[in-house]
Amino acid sequence: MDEGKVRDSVIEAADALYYARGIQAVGMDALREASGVSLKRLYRLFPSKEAIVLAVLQYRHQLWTDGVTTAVDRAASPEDRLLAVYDYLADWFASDSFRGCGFINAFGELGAVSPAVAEVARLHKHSFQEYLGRLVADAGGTTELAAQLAILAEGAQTTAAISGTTEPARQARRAAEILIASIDSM
Amino acid sequence: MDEGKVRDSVIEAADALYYARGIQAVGMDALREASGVSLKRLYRLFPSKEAIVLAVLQYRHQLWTDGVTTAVDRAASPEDRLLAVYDYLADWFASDSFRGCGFINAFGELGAVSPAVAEVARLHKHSFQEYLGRLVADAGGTTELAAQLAILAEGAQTTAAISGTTEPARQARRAAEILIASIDSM
DNA sequence: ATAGTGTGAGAACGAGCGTTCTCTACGTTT
DNA sequence: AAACGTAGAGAACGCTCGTTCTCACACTAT
Repeated sequence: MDEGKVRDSVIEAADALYYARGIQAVGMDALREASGVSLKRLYRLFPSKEAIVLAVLQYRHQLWTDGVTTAVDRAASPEDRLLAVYDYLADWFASDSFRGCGFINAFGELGAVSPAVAEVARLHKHSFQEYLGRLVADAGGTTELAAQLAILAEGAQTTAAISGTTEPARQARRAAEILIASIDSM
Repeated sequence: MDEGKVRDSVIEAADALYYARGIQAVGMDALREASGVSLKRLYRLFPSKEAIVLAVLQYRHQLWTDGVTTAVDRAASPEDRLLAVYDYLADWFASDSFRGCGFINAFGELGAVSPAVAEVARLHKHSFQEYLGRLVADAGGTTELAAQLAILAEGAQTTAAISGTTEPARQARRAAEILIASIDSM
């Protein structure tokens, strides 16, 4: 089979396992069984487990970015585009595989021990903040508002993950509405 | 030496190691070396590593609760008491050992594999939300506002940890000010 | 048809984990 | 002084991890 397709299917299988159980809890043998790719081939596709972890994080970054941008692009006004982020979160939280932000989880698990993982998490969050910054600018808001909306999104993710409820998405959304509305009184 | 004191010193040593490096990255041998307590005695004090982890999380919960309440109790007005939470976060973020919320980190690392760890994290966050609920009630706010202030605090912690900056504490504080001010227009 | 190349399955390896056991040495008791 | 109980140091155990190696087998090229 085509190398690239096999590689992608390995990444998808690894992503599902790592996200569901934690990275260190999933051994290479479990990944071999889930992906149907022999250990030999796994190590021809990737030099090490850490390389797989990084590839999975890149894949997850792409999934997140695509999901958020398509949700945002369905909304018309600058304000609704900002709030669409929280609607996307609500949908995500409701999926039964939801277990928090994969980057926060990976950072908590490996950030102290793997500088590469810490850096990828940093870049992921930074890219989200930059994206929010553009949306906020379109709505006439400041960089500070963008940072605050990002903090609300982060907090909603961890709160939803740990509490096991979806409500934080809507609470964050309504908080965002208030912050956005306060643009005009500035 | 007194059993209880040894136990406490083990918990303190374990807390420092687990928080700095991650739980799974710290073996029992590293804990023996750091605490100066023999493996035999460690296993007389605790039945397993997981028991140590849970004891550490309880200890950290107490540290957090004490820190927040003393910071809050220094403030006078109900609004200032709410905002004191974010000042406490700012101080915490500035400490050079800061590496995010230990409960979020533990949840990301072990939540999927250890129901006990997941439950302790849930209880910790729930207790903070209840505490905030009481402070918000004193300020005339709703349960929803308490949840939103909690989300801001959670988001500030993860954002500060991953970005390595302290700014999220102040951004969350200013967002909290706006949300609190909007009580009056309700 | 046959020599050669590459594959997959899984055994093997060394390291490190959590946990237990051995053994030595010391303190206490009679 | 002698017998005993206890403690500490760390070796040992069984397991699992990430990674590599073996080996039988299929496919290709001449």
